[in-house]
Amino acid sequence: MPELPEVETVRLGLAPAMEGRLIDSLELRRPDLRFPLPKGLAQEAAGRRIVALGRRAKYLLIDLDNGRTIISHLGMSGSFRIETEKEGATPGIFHHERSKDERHDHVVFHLSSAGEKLRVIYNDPRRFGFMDIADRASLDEVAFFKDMGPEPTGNALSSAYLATRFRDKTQPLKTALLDQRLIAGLGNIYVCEALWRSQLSPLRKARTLVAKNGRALPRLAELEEAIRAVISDAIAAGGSSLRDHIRTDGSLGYFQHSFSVYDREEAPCPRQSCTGIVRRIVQAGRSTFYCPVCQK
DNA sequence: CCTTGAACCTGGGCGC
DNA sequence: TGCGCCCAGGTTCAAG
Repeated sequence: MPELPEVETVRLGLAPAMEGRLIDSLELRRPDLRFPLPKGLAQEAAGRRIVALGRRAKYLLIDLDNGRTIISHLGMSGSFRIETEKEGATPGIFHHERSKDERHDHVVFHLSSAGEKLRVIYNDPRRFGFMDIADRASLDEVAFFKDMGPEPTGNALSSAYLATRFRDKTQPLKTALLDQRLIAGLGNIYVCEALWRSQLSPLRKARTLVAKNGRALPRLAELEEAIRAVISDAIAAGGSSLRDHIRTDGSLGYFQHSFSVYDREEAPCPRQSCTGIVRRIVQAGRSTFYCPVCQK
């Protein structure tokens, strides 16, 4: 479920296992994910120390001690899990539950710290994910990030900013908000949820939230607040579910969330005293869930 | 520029 | 038990 909040939760879960550790080796079990893995990635990572884990939108950033950063995107089905050496067991035997299909373990970070070894494994059945490596100092110029919009919870997102971007847009709100060049990190679920929270129809044209003089209308300010709230609530929920998930199977990337409209076709609208029924429509090839009664 | 649709992959769920 | 079909959290490219 990797939209921004899920990637942030993955980052928080991986940080204690990865930060400060030495990469003994990076094992690439196939030459490509969605794209070919960069030539020399394994050689470049081996022997480096991980200094920090970061995130930009839905991208996980693994900072190495040589000024390089491994860029990892989980696509639709990517996840990480951590395997530790079992206490008192034969060295080299790693404890984990075999809940993931190991055919799809594509990249393995072999890590160590003070003799203690562990593995961080990237699993991705659909292989829509990808990895790359770039200079940390010029990350903003790499193709992935070059035209990317602001983070949905950061200071750069404001109703004034959205007004400038929505002003001439005839696109429906749903597709506009999925555009990573406008806001980076929203995906199908949280766009549906933010529109429901702000009682805006996903079909409404983006420019109808901007006044003739180019200023944000009040409803655009409400949308901006809803986006912020939906994302920060989801990050908080991910953080609270993290402990349980690590304890059960060591995997990071999929979490239980409950949504107001997403994947709730035919359910009653959860808004107090709203009589609507959640509908599913298709916009730009993606499912949109919304309440036709309270979202206008 | 704008928009939609297909493509990339595998797996799960459902109807028959 | 199996087969065929539809669907899925993202991104990118081609075509209209």
